[in-house]
Amino acid sequence: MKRGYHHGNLRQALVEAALDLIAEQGPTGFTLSEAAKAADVTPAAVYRHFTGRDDLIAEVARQGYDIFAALMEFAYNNGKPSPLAAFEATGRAYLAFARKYPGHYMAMFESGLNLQAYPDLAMVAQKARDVQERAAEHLAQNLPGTKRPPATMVSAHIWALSHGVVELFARGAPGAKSPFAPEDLLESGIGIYLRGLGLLPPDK
Amino acid sequence: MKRGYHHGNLRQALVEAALDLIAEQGPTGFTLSEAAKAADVTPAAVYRHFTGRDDLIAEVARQGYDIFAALMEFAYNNGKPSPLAAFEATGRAYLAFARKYPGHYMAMFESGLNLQAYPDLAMVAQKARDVQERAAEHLAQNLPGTKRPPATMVSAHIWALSHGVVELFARGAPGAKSPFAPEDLLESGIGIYLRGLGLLPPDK
DNA sequence: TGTACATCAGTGAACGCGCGTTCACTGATGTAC
DNA sequence: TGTACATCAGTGAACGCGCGTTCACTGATGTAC
Repeated sequence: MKRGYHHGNLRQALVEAALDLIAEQGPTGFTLSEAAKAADVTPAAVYRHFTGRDDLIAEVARQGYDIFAALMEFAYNNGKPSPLAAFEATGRAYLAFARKYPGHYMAMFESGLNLQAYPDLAMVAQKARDVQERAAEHLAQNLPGTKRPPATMVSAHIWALSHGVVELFARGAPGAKSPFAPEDLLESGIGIYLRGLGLLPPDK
Repeated sequence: MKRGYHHGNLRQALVEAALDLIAEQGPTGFTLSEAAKAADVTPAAVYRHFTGRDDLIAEVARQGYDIFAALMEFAYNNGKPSPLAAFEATGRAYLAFARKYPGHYMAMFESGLNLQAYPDLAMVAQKARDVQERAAEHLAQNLPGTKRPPATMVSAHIWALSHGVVELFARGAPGAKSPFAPEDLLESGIGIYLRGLGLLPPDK
């Protein structure tokens, strides 16, 4: 691939190089120098587009949250065809996102970067979370008031389960081999959970 | 604190220094040099007791798995007073361990070290996992055969939920503030899940 | 009890390395006239 | 259309730093006689 003195779209090229590196070596193994090299550019050139290493990672995470929020929104599909189906879809979307965008996922959840330090990042992260909370809210309305847990709690449960499945079973993780596919594990786990909420027939 | 030319118990002192550092800065932020310094010793001295940096982290993880397995065993308490109570106790034990031994926990689950490369480590890790699987097995016997999910699956669900709660809500994690205490989140999540399995009264 | 000696835990200096970041610069691009 | 010039993206050399690891060494300890 040829190019002249000017790159054309170095900023995005660096983001994509970072994505590959993060997916391969984790967010802490990622180095600015390697990203520059992968983009066929001097390390110093990075500073024309980012204030430094952390800023580059933050941009990766930002793009990740954007995609994630859109995916969740799409999965939720305004609660169609049913609140239950829509909610289940958001759970699946979480895992699908982690699978399809490992670099983004790791930058978002495993880079340890401080969300408070990047206000715009915190905002778009919140946006993604809101979708699932809305789905849980919608779902909870089907429950009799007396045994209705708060929607934020339901959302947190599903989020935690999804995240746990990803970290433990959808990676080359801590020898955590399991005889089940992560997708099946999550699907069945959510199923049992929803039955516990009284949203699915108790026997099946 | 005085000491002569010989330290006395440098090996364990290094492990404990590593624990503190890992708890503070994460397993990737941990450096051999800092651990040596914290133990009041030259970096080179470390090589009298460990083959290198990774070996030191592995030892930390090993001790962690030992404690973890013992804690799970204690929580399980041979299925007393009831399989259900014992199972719930293992779930709580997971979170309690993560809280009380953050350095160990991080070395075990967030250091990215390859379990295959340390066979003894893989063994003790498996031992810890076995306890929870046994608890799930014991529990599953109370279920009618037709709707009984495999014990390994139940165990995986609970493990994933616990791990997710720890990572997302029991750390200074990704801005993941939640209005619920991690302990409550896990407790209620497991409760709903067990109800879904038909092991708790459907309404309560 | 005293001396010689083997053992080995810890020293200190050195190494090569890749990192993030800075700086004065150069050369391509696009705009004004 | 052609020339002068401002802009600014990317260069290349250099920096200081801390890292993991090695090596020949030194000095404390414990054992044999």
